[in-house]
Amino acid sequence: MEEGTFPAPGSCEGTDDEFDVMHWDSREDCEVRQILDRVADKWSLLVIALLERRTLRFTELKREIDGISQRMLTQTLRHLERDGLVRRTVYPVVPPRVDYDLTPLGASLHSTIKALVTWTEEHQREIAVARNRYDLQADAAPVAAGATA
Amino acid sequence: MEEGTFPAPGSCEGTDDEFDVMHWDSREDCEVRQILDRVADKWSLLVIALLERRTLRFTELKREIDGISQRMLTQTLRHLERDGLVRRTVYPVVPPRVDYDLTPLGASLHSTIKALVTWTEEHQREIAVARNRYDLQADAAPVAAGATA
DNA sequence: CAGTATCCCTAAGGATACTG
DNA sequence: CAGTATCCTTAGGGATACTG
Repeated sequence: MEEGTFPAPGSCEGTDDEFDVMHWDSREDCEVRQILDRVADKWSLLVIALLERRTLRFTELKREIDGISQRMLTQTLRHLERDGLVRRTVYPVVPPRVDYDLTPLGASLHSTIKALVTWTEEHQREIAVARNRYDLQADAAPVAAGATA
Repeated sequence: MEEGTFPAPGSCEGTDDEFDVMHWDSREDCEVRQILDRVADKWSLLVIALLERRTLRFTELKREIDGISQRMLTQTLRHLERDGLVRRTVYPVVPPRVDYDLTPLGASLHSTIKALVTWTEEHQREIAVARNRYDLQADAAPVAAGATA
């Protein structure tokens, strides 16, 4: 086991609700920031997305997620399990069988993540266009850019 | 400039829409995966959140986001600008002034990101509880866990 | 099958110094 | 002020080998 998990919780929940959102940005060690990082993690996103409505075994997840190593998959699953987002069920059979599925908490996160994915899918064209424009003008204009008023 | 930006675009947009979502997970070099990574990035999240409804200057952003280095802030802003999410406005004044704000595209992403942040805020208690439970039982049970049916 | 343990290497990213 | 350039450390994460 490696696992360097935070010894200092550093709570910053009930600071003040003057700003409905936007207060979570200051404290670096803030718990919300930390959870956000975990949840917005590359592999976590994929795992949660895949576990919607279907239970998957370790190998199935590994097969589905192109490019993930078993090391990262294990680590990601452990994190998600620890956070109560994913349930791990071990069957004590002779060829080991372990099932993974979303907890209600994980399922509630899923819709949010799906929204993010959907946004990305819907706007990938625009982003591609923006990138092309940016790259071209950056290439063409080594000096003088922006509001040349 | 460092910037290692992908020479191979690797499109995977119009593959098939049998699965409304859930097809974006396989191709590792998929553009959606790449955009998702950028958008779900730790610092990007914070920058976009902060730029809601207010225009900020470089130093203001740096001050607001605790723990970010100028290197990372610059890099993040450049990426977001390139993706068409953030607009950068340079005023050719003697003490340089550069303003950052969201483009319409960036603004459209903001609501999605806000949803993610809100989810995190709303469920941080549950996650904390889950973590405690996990840590305690993992500590207490070095052997035999899960469905001991 | 479902992991754990090790090794190892790349790249993310902080600190610092310099510039238009 | 708003960066850029350089250095350097750390840790994220792949590859491989071993185990219950």
